[in-house]
Amino acid sequence: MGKHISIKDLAQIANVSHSTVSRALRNSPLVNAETSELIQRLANEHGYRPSWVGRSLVMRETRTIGCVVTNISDPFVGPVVRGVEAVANERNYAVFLANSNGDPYREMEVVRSFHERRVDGILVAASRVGGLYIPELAELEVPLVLINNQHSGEYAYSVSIDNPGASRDLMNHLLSLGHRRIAYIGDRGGGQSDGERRAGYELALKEAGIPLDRQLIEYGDSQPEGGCAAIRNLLRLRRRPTAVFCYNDLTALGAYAELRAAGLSAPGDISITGFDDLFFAPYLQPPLTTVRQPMHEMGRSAMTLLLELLAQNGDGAGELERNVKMSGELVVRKSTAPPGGN
Amino acid sequence: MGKHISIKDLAQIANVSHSTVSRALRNSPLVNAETSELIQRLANEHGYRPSWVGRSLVMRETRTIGCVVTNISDPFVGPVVRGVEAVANERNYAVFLANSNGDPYREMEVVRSFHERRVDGILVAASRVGGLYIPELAELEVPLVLINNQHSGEYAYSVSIDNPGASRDLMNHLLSLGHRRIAYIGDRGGGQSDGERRAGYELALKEAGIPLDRQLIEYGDSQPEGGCAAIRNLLRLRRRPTAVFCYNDLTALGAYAELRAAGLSAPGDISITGFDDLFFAPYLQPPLTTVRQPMHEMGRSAMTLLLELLAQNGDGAGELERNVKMSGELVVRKSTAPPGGN
DNA sequence: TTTAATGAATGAAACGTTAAAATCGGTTCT
DNA sequence: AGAACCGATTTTAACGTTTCATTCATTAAA
Repeated sequence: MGKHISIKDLAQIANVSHSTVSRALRNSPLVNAETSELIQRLANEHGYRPSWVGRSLVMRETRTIGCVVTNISDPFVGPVVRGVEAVANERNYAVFLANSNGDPYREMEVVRSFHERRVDGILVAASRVGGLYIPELAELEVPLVLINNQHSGEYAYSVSIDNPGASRDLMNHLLSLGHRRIAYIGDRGGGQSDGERRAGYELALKEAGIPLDRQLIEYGDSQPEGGCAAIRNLLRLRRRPTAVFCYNDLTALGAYAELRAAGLSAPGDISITGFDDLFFAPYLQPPLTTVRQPMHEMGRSAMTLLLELLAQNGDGAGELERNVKMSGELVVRKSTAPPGGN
Repeated sequence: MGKHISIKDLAQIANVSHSTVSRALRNSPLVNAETSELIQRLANEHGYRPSWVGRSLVMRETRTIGCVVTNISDPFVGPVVRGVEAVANERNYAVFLANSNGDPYREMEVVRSFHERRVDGILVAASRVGGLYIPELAELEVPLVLINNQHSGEYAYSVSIDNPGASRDLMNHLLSLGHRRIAYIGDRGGGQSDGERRAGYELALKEAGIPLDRQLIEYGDSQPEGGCAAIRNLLRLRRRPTAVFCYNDLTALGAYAELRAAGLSAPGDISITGFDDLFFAPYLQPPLTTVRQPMHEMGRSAMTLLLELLAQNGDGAGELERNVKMSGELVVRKSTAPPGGN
């Protein structure tokens, strides 16, 4: 902020009061047509741009929202934020972005910083905030929407994917191919998504009458690295799994590499599935069978929900859907095949 | 923005004037220790958070910067923004993020919107702004740093990668392996990076005494799709290239897939190189030889440069490096080998 | 002619903050 | 006794807006 021309400067130039300028610029009918035109022309000539900081103070809204993500360089997060930004932009909201790096403490710091900036609303992707922070969040009185929140809880609005359903679809696909020894590689970082996906995995096994084998459950870190390490353990088993359900595509990416390193390949030796359908999934060798998450759409929905929350402001009884569930779509590619198909 | 407790409310509660509160909160020595303590306690109890919008107005700085990117879901962009945000955060700046979608008009719209928000500085990644907008940018008087700007020009500060150098390193690697028919798949979207990489390609050929073969130059869109289409053309050639220099890793990703579709593989039939060293490069089959761009570091540098610009504010003659060049690092993996090595 | 109503513009207050200037009772110096 | 200074605080103004209340001509109605 430096030298910007203000409404008062314009007023002086046009020889009217600053309130007349204010009205003229917003096309108020309370100002004479000619005067209005003159002022508008002057404003253009001098490159006047209204200051949102001045405006915010009196209007009591900043037309700004804050968006907290774990890590913007995560290929899952990018598209979500893009969806958020798209809607925000359509409605003339500006978006503050901050990374929490998966640290709940940092996450709250960011939220506090957004609060100081007086954002109109806050969006949190993959929130780690546990019960600890809920009281503080509540007293903030800022509309809050969680995207794929990692702790279930009814204290806020949320948009998330139907993990149990998608998980079951994936398992049914594997089971119908004839797999009986199916492993699960989860995300150590935990969170709700892992819990739900694993629950779906276990439920599907149960329904198929297959006893749960503890040895077939490994944990990674939702990054390729973790996938490598996890599948390495699985390959050491005397009775190897014939299929591996990976927590997400990144885990699967690591699994792919490790599989090759062991001289094996998918789906011939082992079927592999991912979750997310990140951009690279169709280009892998073999193209990855996975569950498509409508990431962009999730971002859009979350922002739309937030806007609705903003609109119904004090009116309270708007009756908005508190927990929007979106469904994932099973995308069958070439990384899954009947067992022993080599 | 709704019901927030203000400095005046606190003043009333503590029975002092609002300016005393203001001072107390900033630990000014001009206020009595006990009073100060009392006020701080009260502030905490009531969850007081200073308003940056009020503060900005009088301080004439918002401690906010705007960051324009082409597309936040691009895996190259994420890490850059992450670097930006990391530094911003360390210094207590908040970051506005917006996507330009590669549209120069939209890019200027975003810049204007940032200007209305009175950001202290602006960062633009992969800027498309041509000569058309320079005058407007200049009169904005907001410090501006470009990251990998697509049009050369001296009107602003910039941080970018040493494309010619990296390009040459890559070519020398290929040449030293014995390749003589090397193709180039560029980025149709053009821009400076493509120009520089291609120039490096041509120069290396020239230095090696290899005549340029027009047929070996194809263009994609910097996405996997484009890589597919481009390499398809190359594979149709009666005399195929023995190596392909792809504009970036995404292009190489597409090339990989198409190569396999044709029943060929790298590096046996054709060596493939990428550029960027995106997260998936080491996990591909074969692991991709590429040039590592220090994306995170570029983001950090750009933000640091912007902060320096902000610090020297009016003082003018600070003599800062206007165009920071960072060098890429050749990362040799398994996608390159001597020709005919199959 | 006085009173009302209308159109167009101005003045003032408010939003939350900082900071310069002013106040004020109490020393201390000269 | 008066000036000068002290620490602690208050008053006031400013930042860029919006908006409510006011003013001031004109014109229309009584």
